Amino acid sequence: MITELKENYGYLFEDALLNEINNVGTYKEVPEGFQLIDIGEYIKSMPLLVSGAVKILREDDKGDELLLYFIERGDTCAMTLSCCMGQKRSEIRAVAETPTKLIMIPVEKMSEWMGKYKSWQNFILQSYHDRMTELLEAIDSIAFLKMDERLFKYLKDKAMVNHNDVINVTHQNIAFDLHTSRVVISRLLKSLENEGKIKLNRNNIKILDF
Amino acid sequence: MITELKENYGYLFEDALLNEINNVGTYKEVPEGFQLIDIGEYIKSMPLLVSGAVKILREDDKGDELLLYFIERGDTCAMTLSCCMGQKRSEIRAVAETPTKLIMIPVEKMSEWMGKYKSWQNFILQSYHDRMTELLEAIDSIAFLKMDERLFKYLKDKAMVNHNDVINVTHQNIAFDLHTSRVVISRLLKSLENEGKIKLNRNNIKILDF
DNA sequence: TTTAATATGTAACCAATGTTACTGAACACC
DNA sequence: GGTGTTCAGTAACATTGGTTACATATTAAA
Repeated sequence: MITELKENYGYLFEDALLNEINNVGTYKEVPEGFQLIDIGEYIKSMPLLVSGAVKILREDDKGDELLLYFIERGDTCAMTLSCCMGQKRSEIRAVAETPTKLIMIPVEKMSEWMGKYKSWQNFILQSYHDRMTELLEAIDSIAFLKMDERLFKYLKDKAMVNHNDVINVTHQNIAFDLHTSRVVISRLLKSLENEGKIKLNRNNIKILDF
Repeated sequence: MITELKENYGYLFEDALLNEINNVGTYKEVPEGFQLIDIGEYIKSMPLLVSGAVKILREDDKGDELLLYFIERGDTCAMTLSCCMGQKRSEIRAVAETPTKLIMIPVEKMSEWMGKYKSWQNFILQSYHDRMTELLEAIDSIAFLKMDERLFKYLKDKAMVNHNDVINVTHQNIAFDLHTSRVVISRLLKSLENEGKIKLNRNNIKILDF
């Protein structure tokens, strides 16, 4: 584990902290689609992403979802942070977007290290800031963009975290992430294709115009 | 200042910290409508709310606004926190919703106290968590509610922070906060009135059904 | 009091999105 | 190869919200 740790967090944390993480953290690999955290759950450990990507979702009262943002390597989930602290339940769902490697830290350590390591403190505050910024970006998309713009942005974001300009997804699953219906997505995808921005195939979409 | 300070933050902070705040903080009273922070600004001090309420707004690329949430006494602005830290520009606008009293803390102190006072550290983390929760609530409203539901929720929230079931506002200003048009608001307000939920008057609206 | 500015009401129309229903194509499994 | 299932395309229609235009009411200013 120490190798992955140094590679991804070595520039952030001092050696003493890296060693502590190595001692108390558990290394975990999960497949695409694996649900890491569910809404309403108490959190017992916080994840440090080593590789892959995780998508963070919100749910409405009918159980329909909405994608908030993706987190990638070098990130942690700030939602988890606050859940840990106050023994609160998770407000969001976290699902592996790609096969993902992570290090799980027991929550007690989180606050212990806050006082002990300045670099940990900075990391946590920086994470909060980053997640806040991403929530604002999510709000911008939802409140200010039309569905066709949101869709194209979604496709580009998804291509980005998958490091691939061909994304494997069905129209129905896009509809779930964007909290709309499959028919709407099919319609808008077709018009994006007609504009020459994407190429549609069964179960995959190629982005042409970045 | 020390009186207001103890009254509002005495249960949170130890005496040593209260004294430091008293020494380096500046007490400030601002009228309704006063703009405390603008988008793109660098932040030189962070506000602790003593009384009143502040509304936090986001702006689209056409310059139209969207209300994110209100903050009240005992709160601080977590956006400010992150702006301070990284010397980043503000992502939001903060405007006094009512006449407001606040204590301004120079930003250097913020991170100094993070290491020095555990209670300050907890306060900052708790603030981040609260603001995050409020952003999620904003997303819920925007993404999951129809405009008439958003409007009624807005009216109730506004009545709440003003401690008054009669709110003084024009249809146009509601439209600005909800990022829609005056005509839409007038239409929906009229139907809320017909449902017996509110009573409309020129420049003010009375909430009947809480 | 007259005039101007602001606030609200409302109709008519348009655009965006959501819904229902049905189609055929592609694929998976037997 | 046949059959059932999943996925995508599309038409027709409903609903919500946005836009334009204009009328009237209230308040402020001259």
